[in-house]
Amino acid sequence: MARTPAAEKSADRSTGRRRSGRPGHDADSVLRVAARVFNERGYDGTSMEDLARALGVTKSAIYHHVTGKAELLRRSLEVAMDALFAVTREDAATTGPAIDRLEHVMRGSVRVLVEELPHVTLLLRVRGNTEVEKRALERRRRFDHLIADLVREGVVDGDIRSDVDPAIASRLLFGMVNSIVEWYKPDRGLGTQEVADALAHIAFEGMRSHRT
Amino acid sequence: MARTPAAEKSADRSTGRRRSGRPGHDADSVLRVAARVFNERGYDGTSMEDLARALGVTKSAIYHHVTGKAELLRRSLEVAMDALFAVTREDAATTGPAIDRLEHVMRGSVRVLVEELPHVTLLLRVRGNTEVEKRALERRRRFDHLIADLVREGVVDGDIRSDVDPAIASRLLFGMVNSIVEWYKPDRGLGTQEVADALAHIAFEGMRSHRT
DNA sequence: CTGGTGAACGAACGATCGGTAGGTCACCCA
DNA sequence: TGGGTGACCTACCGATCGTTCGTTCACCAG
Repeated sequence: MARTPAAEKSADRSTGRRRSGRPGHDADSVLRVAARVFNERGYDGTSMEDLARALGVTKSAIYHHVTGKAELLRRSLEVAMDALFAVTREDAATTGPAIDRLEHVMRGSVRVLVEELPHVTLLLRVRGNTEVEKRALERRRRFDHLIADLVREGVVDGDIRSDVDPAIASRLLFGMVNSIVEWYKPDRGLGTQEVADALAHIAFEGMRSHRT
Repeated sequence: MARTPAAEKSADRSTGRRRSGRPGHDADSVLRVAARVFNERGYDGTSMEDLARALGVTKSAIYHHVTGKAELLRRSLEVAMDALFAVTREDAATTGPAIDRLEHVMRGSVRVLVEELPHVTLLLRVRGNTEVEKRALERRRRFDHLIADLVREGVVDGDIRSDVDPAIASRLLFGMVNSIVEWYKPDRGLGTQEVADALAHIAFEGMRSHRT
C-alpha cells in the first residue's frame, strides 16, 4: 500500500502558521476530500481505500484523524445543516412579511448550497439507514416545516396565491432549490446571484411571459 | 439460510394463466421488489442478502431469475427511461406551440414518475460509476437537452419570458418535477392530476398572487 | 542533536460482499 | 403416476469491506 505522488495535499490553514509535527493532512482536509469523494461515488459506494487513494495516504492513516467512516458523514451533514439553519436565524428571515422572509430563506439557501456544495449535496442524498443519517433527516424535516409555515403565512397575508396547496407548493419550491446541486459547477462563471435571481423569478412570477 | 414466512410473494401475472413448475417469483416480481429495496437502502447499500430477505428466498435463488445485481439495476433504469421517452414521442409533445409541448412533457413526466415511482427514483439517484449507470446518464442527458430546446423555442415564440437563461430555467423546471420522488406517497390520496396542476401553476404563473 | 509531536506505515482481523455449483422440491399435464 | 419444468436450497468461493495494531517517519522547539 504505497503512497502515490498524484495526491491532494492539505493546503495550509487560513492562518499561515505552520504546525509542529510531520506535515500532512489534518481532520479538516480529510473531511473536505471525503465529502467530495462521497459525492462522486456515493457514501456506500466509497470504500476507505477509495478515500485513502484520494488523500494520497494509506487507509489506516485516516483513522488517525477520525474515528471512522460514519464520523466523516456525520461531520459533513452537520456542516450543511448548521449553515442552512443559520440562514433561518438571520434578521431578514424573522422579520417582515412572510413572502419576503420566504424569498430571503430561498436566496440564502442557494448561497449556502453553493458555498458548501459538497456537504449540502451529501445531505440531500441521505436516505436514513444509519443512526447518523436519521438524525440528519430529523433536522431536515424541521427545516422543511419552517418553509411550509412561511408559505402558509404568505397565503394568509394574501401575497401568495391560494389556489395551490401550501404543503405541495413548499415542497416543489425547495425541490427546485435543492436540484441546483445536481448541475451547479462552481468553476463555470455562473454566480450565486444569477442562480438565485432566476430561481426567484420563476418561483414567484412564473415562466410565462405576459405580453402588454 | 431459511425462508421466512413474512415475505412478499409474486402476484399472478395480469393474465390469470397459471404457469407450470414450482410457484414462486419470476423475473418481473424480483425486479419490482429489487427496485423498492434499492430505493430504501440505496443501490450500493443493498446487499443480495437484503434482497433475498425481502423476497423471502435465499440469495442464490435470485440468480435463477437474473444474472446479477447489475442486471437488476439496468432493467430498472430501462423501464424508467423508456417510459419518459415515450412521453416525448406522444402527439401533444411533437406538435403545437413549444410552450404547450413543454407543459405536456412536464405533465407526462409527473404521470410517469408516479406510475413508475421506484424505477424513476432509482434513475434520478444514479451517479455514473458503473457502465450501466453511465449508459442511463447518457440517455438522461438526451432527455434534458430536449427540454432545454423546448424552453428556448418558447422564448423565441414569445411565450416564455426572456429574462431568465433558458438553460437555467429548464434545469430548475425539471429539478422541480424530479423532486416529486422525494416526497410523493402513492397511498396518500394525492393524485397525479393535483400534483401536475400545482406544478404547472407554479412553473408558468408563479406563486405570487396579483391582486385586482 | 535530542525529545515531543503529529502523521503515516505495513500487516493483519473478522465480517460481509457478489457470485457459483449441484442437488432438491413442488407444481401441471399427459 | 411419472416426466418436464421452474423455483429454490445448502454449502462454499475469492475478494473486499471497515477497522485495529504496533511501529516508523518527518518536522519543530529547546
